[in-house]
Amino acid sequence: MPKGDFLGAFEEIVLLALVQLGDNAYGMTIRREIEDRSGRTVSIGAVYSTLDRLEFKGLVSSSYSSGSEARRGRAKRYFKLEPEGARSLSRSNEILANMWSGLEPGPDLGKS
Amino acid sequence: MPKGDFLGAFEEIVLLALVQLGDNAYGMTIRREIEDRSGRTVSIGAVYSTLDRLEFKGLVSSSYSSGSEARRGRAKRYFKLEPEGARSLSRSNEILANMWSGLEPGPDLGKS
DNA sequence: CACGTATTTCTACATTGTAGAGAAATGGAG
DNA sequence: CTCCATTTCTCTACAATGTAGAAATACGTG
Repeated sequence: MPKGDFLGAFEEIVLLALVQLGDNAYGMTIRREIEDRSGRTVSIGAVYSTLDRLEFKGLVSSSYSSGSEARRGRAKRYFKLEPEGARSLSRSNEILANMWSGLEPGPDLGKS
Repeated sequence: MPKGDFLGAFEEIVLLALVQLGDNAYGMTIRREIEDRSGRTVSIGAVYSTLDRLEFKGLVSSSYSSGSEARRGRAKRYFKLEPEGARSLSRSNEILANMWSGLEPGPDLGKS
């Protein structure tokens, strides 16, 4: 059996937020997307260190906005899902599905 | 927004293996269940330390087999999902569903 | 050039993930 | 009773991921 590293729980969430945002994915929007969908607060630092690690592992890539955006503030750093990242997501999803297989997701688990 | 700690990726997997096994869930079978369903190897140490932590957090409970089992070896330590654990699982599942919402799980993600 | 604003970077620490060697408990053999 | 094979659990140690927040950076405006 392969070693096949899982994604961490938060890594998966960040990756998915990124996909949802399409080409408007950068630190701030990713943070907000996660907060909206998960219903919990997330610090900006948590988001970036996770993104950095994902980039290091080749699951995402990033580039700074070059275009002429007439606005204040520092340049945005856009993130993009790499093929390897998409594979990780599918695999993760599949494993979870296998683990859940045959169970009801409701609050009535563990009825032996 | 609440702080609402997520389950770790492996914690969730262990919890689910436990549910799948019903009342035959102890270290060795849990390990095997995970290997079978996830397709990767898992060390026995990984399983136990995760179970210990889950027990400490009140998501599972454990007890040693008392019954008269005519067999060799040390007593088995059975694990059981606690209500709190079931809640964690549901919540985890729900968050993931929210994050995936609207996306195709296939290998054709990130097509912006 | 001083200022407010939007966003990122950096640092530090807590929690979770992971492995494997070794200890413990128990029935069977002699 | 003592030794042995077997089964399962315990312990220790370290790597990877999760998490927060303060500080730094860059830009347009007045």
